[in-house]
Amino acid sequence: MKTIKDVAKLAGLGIATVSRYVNGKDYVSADAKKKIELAMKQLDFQPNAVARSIKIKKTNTVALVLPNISNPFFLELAEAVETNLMENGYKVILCNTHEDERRERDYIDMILQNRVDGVVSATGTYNMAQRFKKNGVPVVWLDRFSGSKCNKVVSVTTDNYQGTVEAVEFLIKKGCQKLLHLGSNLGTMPAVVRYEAFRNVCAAAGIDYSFLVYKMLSPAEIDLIFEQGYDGVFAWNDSVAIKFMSQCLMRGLKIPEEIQIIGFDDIIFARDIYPALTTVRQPIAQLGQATCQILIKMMTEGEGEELADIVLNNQLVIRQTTKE
Amino acid sequence: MKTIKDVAKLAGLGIATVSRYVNGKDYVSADAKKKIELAMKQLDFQPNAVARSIKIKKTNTVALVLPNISNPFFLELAEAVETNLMENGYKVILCNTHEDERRERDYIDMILQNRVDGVVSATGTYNMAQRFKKNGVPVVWLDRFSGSKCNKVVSVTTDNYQGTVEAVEFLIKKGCQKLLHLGSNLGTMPAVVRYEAFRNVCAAAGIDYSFLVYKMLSPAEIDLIFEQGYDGVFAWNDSVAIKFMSQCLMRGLKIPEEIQIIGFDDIIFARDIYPALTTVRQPIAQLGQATCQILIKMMTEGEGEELADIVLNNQLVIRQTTKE
DNA sequence: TCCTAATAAGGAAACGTATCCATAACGAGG
DNA sequence: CCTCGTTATGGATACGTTTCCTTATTAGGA
Repeated sequence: MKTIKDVAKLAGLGIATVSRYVNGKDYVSADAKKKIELAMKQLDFQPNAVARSIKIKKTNTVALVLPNISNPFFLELAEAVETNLMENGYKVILCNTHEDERRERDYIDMILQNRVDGVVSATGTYNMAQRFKKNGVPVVWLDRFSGSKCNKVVSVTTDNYQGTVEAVEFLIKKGCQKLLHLGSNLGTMPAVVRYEAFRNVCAAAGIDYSFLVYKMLSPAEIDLIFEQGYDGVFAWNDSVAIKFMSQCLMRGLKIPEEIQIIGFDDIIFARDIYPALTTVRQPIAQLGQATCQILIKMMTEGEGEELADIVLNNQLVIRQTTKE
Repeated sequence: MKTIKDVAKLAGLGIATVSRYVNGKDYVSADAKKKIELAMKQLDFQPNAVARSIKIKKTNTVALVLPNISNPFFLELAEAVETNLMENGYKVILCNTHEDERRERDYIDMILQNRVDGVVSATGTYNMAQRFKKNGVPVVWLDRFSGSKCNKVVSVTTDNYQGTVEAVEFLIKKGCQKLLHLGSNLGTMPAVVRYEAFRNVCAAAGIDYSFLVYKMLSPAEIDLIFEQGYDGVFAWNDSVAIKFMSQCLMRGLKIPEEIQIIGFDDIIFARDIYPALTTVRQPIAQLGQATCQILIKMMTEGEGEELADIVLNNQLVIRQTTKE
C-alpha cells in the first residue's frame, strides 16, 4: 500500500506538508492542497493508522469483553456499544471469553499488548480490572459487577434489585401462591442480586418459594419441577423464561391462567413469541450510551479519580404471560 | 507502559537480545533468558503489538463485517468466526454496517487504514470486495454473495437452493395446498435464491403460492394475510417464522394442524419455543471454520488465484410446526 | 597453533507517521 | 530600510519494535 512518502513525491511536496494536510491542521496553501488531493486520489492513499498510533500513542481502539454472546442480551448490548463507539471514531475489538478463564487471561494480554485506549467489560472479573488499572487502561464494567466501590472501577448497571422487586410483587399481586425462581449457577452480580430480591419479596409476603438452576436438566428432573405445582415463575433472564415457557405449553399448562411467568432483559424474542413474555426491560440503548460516554471521557480527559456508578432503572413490561 | 528498552536496561542487555527472546528465535543464552524473564516480570512488560505491526507489516487482525447483528444467525456466525480466529492468534474488529451505505463506506476506509490482514464479510457488497482486492487485502464472503465467479472473490456459503427445495417439498408432501413465502426485500443472494427455489418447487408441483415481505406490516395488513387461508408457510429465516407463528397462535390457528411453518437457519430459539420450529439448519460451526481456514491460508500463503467457492449442505430439522 | 563454525550479543537502520524546529517569502508598521 | 508576525514548507527526529550486520567468545578439528 502507498505511504505518505509516495503522495509527497507525486505531489512534489515534503512529507510534513502532506501529513499536515491529512490531519487538517497548520498551514497548507490552496495550491498544495490541490496537488495533494490529486496525488492521494491517484494512489488511493490510505493513511496508515498503525504507524500513526505508534507516534501519537493512541490507537482509537477499545476492547469489548463479553462473557458469551450467545445470550441475545449481550448481543444487543454489544451492538449498542459498538455503534456508539464507532460514531465517536473508535473501533472495537471483540473479545468473547466464553466464560473461560484461560481464554480470559489470553485476552487480557492481547488487549494490553495492543495498547487499546479503553476497555468495556461485561465479565466483571476482579483480576481483569486490577490488571488494566495497573497499566493505566481505563475500564468500565457493564451490567455485571461485583461491588465497584471496593474495587474502584467505574460501572454502568441497571437496578437489578428494584426490577426484580417489581416483577415478583407483580406476580404476587396477580395471585401467585407458590413461586419459583429460575436462576444462574454463576456467582455473578446481577444473578445474585436478583435472587436476593426475589427471596426478600417472597419472605416479606409470606409466600412459598424455591430456587432452581435451570440448565441441563434431564426430562425426569423437569417433570419433578412440574409436580410441585408452582403458579408463578420469575426467571433470571428471558432465554431461560422462554425455555421454561415451552415446557409449560408442552405439558398443556395454560399461561397465564395456570402459571404466570416473568423474565428479565426484554430481548427481541420476548415480544415476538406467543404468548408474549412479560419481562423486566433493561434499557439497553441507554446502557450502551452511558457506558461509551463515560469511557470516552476517561480516555480523553484522563481518569478522574471520582468514580462513577451509573445505575439505570428497569421497567416491568407487561405482556401476556401474566394475568391482566 | 514499559518498553523493550526498559527491560533491556534492567536486565543489563541490549534491546536486540530482549527482542530475540520475546520472539523466541535466534540465540539467547540461558543466563540472559533468566535475566530477561526477571526484568519482564518486574516491569509487567507487554510487548507493543502496534510497534511490532508496523515493523513486520502484519497486524494479526481481521475485520468482521456484518450487515446487522440483531439477527441471531449472524451473531452465532460471528461467534464461530471470532473463536476460530482467536485460536489462531488473530484479533477481530467488529464492523456492524446496519445495512447502511454510508456506514459501510466509513468502515471500508477504517479497515484499509488499519491494515488488517484480512476481511470476512457477510454483506456481499460488490464495491467493498473490489476495494479490498485493489489494495491486496484478502476477503472471504460469508453466507451472502452475489455470484462469486464473476466478482472473483472467495466465498463460503450453504446450499440455499437445496435447503429450500427440501423444505418446500416437505410442506407439499405433508399436504399443503396453498403456500406463502415470507421473504426479504433486500436483494441479497440467499434471499433471492430461496425465493427462486420456493417458486420453482411450487410451480413444478402445481401448487398455489404467494410471496410477501413480512416486515413492518400494519395489523390490518396482517389480517389480510390470514384471510387468504394459507395452510403452509416457508419463511426466509427463523426470526420471521417465529414472528409469524405468534400471529397464528394469537388468532387461534392450530400449528401444525391448520397451518404448517418452516423457517431457515435454526437459531437457538427455534428449538426453545413451543411449538418448536421445523427449520432448515445452516451448519454455522462449519461455516465459521471453513471461512477462517481459507482466510488464514490466504493471509499467510498469499492469495492463490484458484478461487474457491465452498458450499456446505443444509439440513431440514423436523420439529413441531409441521405434521408428522 | 590456527581456522572455522556455532553461539551470543549489541549497534544501527528501518517501518510510516507526527511534530519540532529552521527557513523563507511577504506584506505591514515603524 | 528594518523588524516582525503571518503563512507556508521541508528536514530531522522520535515512537517501539524487528532484523541486518558486525563483533566477540568459545569449542573443536586439522
